[in-house]
Amino acid sequence: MKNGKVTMSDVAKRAGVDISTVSRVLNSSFEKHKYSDKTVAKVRKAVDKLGYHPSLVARSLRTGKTMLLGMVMSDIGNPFFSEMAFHLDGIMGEYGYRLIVCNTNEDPERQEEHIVGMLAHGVDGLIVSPSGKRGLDRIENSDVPLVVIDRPLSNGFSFVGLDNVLAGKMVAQKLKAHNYRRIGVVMPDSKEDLTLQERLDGLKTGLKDEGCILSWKVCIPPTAVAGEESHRAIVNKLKKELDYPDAIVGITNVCTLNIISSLEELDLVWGESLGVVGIDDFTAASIVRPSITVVGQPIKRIAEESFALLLKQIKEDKKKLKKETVLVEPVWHCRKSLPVR
Amino acid sequence: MKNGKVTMSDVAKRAGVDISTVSRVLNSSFEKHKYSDKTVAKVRKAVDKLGYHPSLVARSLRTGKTMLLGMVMSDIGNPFFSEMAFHLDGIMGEYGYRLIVCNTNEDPERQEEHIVGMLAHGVDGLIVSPSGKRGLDRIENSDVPLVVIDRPLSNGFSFVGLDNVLAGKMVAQKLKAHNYRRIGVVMPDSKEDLTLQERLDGLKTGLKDEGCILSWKVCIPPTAVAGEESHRAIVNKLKKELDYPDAIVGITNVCTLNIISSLEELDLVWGESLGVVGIDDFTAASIVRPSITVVGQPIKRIAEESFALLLKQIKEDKKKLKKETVLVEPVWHCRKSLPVR
DNA sequence: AACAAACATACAATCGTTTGTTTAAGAAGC
DNA sequence: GCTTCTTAAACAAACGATTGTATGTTTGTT
Repeated sequence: MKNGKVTMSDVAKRAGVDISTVSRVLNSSFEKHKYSDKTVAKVRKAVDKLGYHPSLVARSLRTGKTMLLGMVMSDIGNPFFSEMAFHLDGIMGEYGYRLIVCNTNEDPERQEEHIVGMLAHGVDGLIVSPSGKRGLDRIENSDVPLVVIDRPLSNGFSFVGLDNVLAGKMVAQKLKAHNYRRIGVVMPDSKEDLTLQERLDGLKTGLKDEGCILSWKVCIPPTAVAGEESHRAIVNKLKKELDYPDAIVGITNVCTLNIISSLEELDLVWGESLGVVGIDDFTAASIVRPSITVVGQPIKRIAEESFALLLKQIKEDKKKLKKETVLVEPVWHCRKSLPVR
Repeated sequence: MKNGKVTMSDVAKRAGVDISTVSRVLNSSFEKHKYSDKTVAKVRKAVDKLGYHPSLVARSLRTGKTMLLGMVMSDIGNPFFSEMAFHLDGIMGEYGYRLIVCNTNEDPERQEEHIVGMLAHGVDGLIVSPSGKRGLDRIENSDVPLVVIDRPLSNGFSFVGLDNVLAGKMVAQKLKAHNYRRIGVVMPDSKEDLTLQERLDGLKTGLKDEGCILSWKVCIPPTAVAGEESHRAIVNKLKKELDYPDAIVGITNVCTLNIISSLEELDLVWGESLGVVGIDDFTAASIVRPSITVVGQPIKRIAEESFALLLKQIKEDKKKLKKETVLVEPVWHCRKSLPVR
């Protein structure tokens, strides 16, 4: 009561009842314990008068549930993740959960630290977009539910993410439909990230099915941001080619970004002399002129599915539930860079 | 021990010492209590063997500190806020604090709900970018430290944000320095937001001091996104003017965005036929061609100052500390839209 | 050898809830 | 009128840590 904090026993005292009575009235747990209307009223009044709010810390200690869900993300600055956080916050709020976030900045060590920290804080579940495997085992050993997003891990954690093979295929189909035949592709040079391979595989088989030709492929450094070196590689490739392809595909948003800055340098206007299409959306895509057509991730759905998986694990309690993988369908953002020819 | 959770008393049991011994060894609180090396070693070993991590929930209950800091933001999708979260997460992490975020989506009701929720969760401090005043009084009544960011509130909360008058002045000075004389300005039509008035005032006095002329002013609807109506207003204004101004100033990023889409429609190339400069940075500014010169907010500094203020309040405990206002200096992002003429 | 001072550790209360188990009345049955 | 149910409310034990105080051992001093 002093120090600004009103506790349950203050309420009990003022209402002239026992603290357990207050608790049960407030939680409406009347199954085994009925209370007279008079008592209930007394309690309610005392609560209002004192402006009582239960301490979630104490409740958590007693119940073992904190109603906190943790999100460990690899790059909080990336719009994909902030949008993800936006949707998650909205959805889980309806269920009374609150979101704790942290940012690993792609650093596996920080990832582990953060995971340990979140577990110590007693989160009821974790959503992780992993930068490597470090720390994930900690979650597995605890029995805190976990859903991995964005990048699948070879270990069998529950996962929600894009159907990358399908994304590649969709690009191939769209290219064909819009009458592009000779296709160039730019992709990051990373063996580890199977996501990329899947996209490429989908694209390749798709192109073959559609009777298109993969004219060339350029690999660029697997950095998170567009860079001079990548840029150079693409320009060189284009200069060396005798004739340009009909269209260029960016396997990731960074690739696509590099493509457009290269074309700018060569004074080629995408959407006119040649088409450009990317996998994964990015802010600039709708801003540059002409705007860039991409297949993107349905972020809201990913958020919904992740939360649903998490909630199921929380409710069914044990992680005896077998791990589930949810692949979501990519969505087209049709803009100006891939007109019908 | 069962149920996967290892508690302090498990450690004590295994080490054959009292639980208080474990606590003090782990917290290195040796001022009043010295322990033999042997005991310390025993404890450490037991901790390692069992993989013990203290329950922050229990600790919070006992100590009254959760080591959680809450950030209530008006729009998590806005890069300003996600960058803010990024820096905050980084800084406070070094001090052992963890970040809880929530998103009000500019809805005062959700703001109040979230504030109540965060207080119930026992956060040690709050950083709020307010959408109205609702709920702020709750914080004031509790004795949880509060720092308001982004938009100052007439109530005297501690505040960190941009020096808007200075921002206006800086724009005026730059315009003069680059030889622009006749200036048009676009600003949102909102009486409430004093931020905007300050910017305009700074600009006006600055222009006067520099001997420039405020040629015209257009007010657009105060929406959060660029829109058709705003766009139209600007186009009309420009068409009606007999001769164009030397440069146009966007008072907010949304204004600037509207300016460039209007100019696009009129087939005017900014940075050539006329200059464009904005207050507040935005993603597109560096992406459109020519890129847009703006004075922006030093987000990292805002994060640092907010945390510093919060920490000071937390340490000096009482909110008896008088409220402080920190105005940070805007920073130039000089790009291509305002070349020297 | 006696006595205090310093050291090493244990005991026990507490933080604010939830929740299983009593207790104290009234009401009902005979 | 006495036992037996209900019903309404109180009692008390957790949850897992921190921390003030008490206790039992050494060590040092004379």
